[in-house]
Amino acid sequence: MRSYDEYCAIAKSLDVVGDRWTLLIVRELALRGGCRYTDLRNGLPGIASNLLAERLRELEHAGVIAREDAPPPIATTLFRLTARGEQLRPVLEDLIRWGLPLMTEQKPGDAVRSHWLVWALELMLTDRRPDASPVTVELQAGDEPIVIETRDGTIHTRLGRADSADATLTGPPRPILGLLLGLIQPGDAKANGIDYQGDPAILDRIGAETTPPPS
Amino acid sequence: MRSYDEYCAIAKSLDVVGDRWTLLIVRELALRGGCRYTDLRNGLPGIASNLLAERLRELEHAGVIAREDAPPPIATTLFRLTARGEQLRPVLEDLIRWGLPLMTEQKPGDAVRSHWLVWALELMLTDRRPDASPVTVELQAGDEPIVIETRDGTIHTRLGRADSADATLTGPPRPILGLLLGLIQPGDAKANGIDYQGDPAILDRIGAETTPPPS
DNA sequence: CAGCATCCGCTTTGATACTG
DNA sequence: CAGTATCAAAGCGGATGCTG
Repeated sequence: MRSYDEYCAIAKSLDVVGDRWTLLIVRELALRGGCRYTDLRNGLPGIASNLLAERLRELEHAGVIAREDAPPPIATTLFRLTARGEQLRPVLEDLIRWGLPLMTEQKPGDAVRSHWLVWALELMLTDRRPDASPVTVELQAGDEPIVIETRDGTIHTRLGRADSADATLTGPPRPILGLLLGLIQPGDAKANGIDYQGDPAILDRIGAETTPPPS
Repeated sequence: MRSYDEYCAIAKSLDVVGDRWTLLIVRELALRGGCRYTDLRNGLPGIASNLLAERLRELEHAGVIAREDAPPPIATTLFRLTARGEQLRPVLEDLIRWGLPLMTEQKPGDAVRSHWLVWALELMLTDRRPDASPVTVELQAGDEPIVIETRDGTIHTRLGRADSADATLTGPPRPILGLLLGLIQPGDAKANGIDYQGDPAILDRIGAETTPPPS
């Protein structure tokens, strides 16, 4: 990107991460840890190969990411956030919070990756009964299953399957998010294509921290 | 900007504010409140006129800003952040924090506006002796004077002049910032073109919250 | 003067194909 | 797997002109 040529901290930041695709590359590395070129490509549907290569070069030069030769049995290059790159997490978290109300619209062509939803769910959900015994919910909403767990009264989310889920939600991502956010009533869940297995009371316990305004 | 077409809160946010210049327009409105087209133009040196008009249209359509007809004696249009736009402040604050270490380099062609520095100073400075009587420092560093004041143990900054400053710093922006951040020793201030009037002990009292790593 | 719209050359991006 | 190469299309920057 061409520099803004301003002596301003915001402009200087955007000189580094303001390019198209750049923050989404940081997102991928923040969510998934070390990634191969191919992993990044899969997590950034639509990016041109030359652009990905160029952005990675620029980010490395700026000290945001580092290249790393994986240990012998793997024999590939891994891209990883540096300490400086990790410090971009607050920016990404604020963008998630700001973007959540926009998740009520899902365009037909929108790509879906479960790992994009994991961070958002952890930021927005809260355990309304922190002293009760922990619960586990499994979501089947994207390309991979997601687990929501309560631990010490706080919510933790991760990709993967649960050993024993207290509830399982299966369906398209948008209604599932709407149900968890309280925008869809549990009674309307089935009408929105959601299959619910388990104790319905869990939905009351795990809910949105602050109900987002209806746009 | 072309949509990323991803069902991801970060991508949805960037679909709205990821365009070139867009976040800097929000910065101007966040820092200065209601602005005329001409004010925005002055605060965004280098932006093409058609781009500013186009971005303003997009931001209005996205509900981030609103147009407002100023009261009769002024007879002009004011652009203002909506409540939704105000919620972008955390994003801008994180970008300021992340970009601060980059302020150690000031390219020769970099434009300087005092109001860009005001927010950064408020975020990074702290009053190390909150119980002592309040102090006022005036900076003559950019196109407008800046006032730094302690109030109830917290730092407040604003554009303007102080009625009675306990100290006044005059000089180029970068060394002044370096002095306040502790990257330049008070003894080296004069060698960096800084003129200091007042009690030098104030520099010990008002300092950087966390010393940024030397790049 | 404030608030744009138009035109044009240049740069960046997107889509695809190809390579060590 | 991890990129380069190529080229058309879109976006941007700078200048200028128009309208209330």
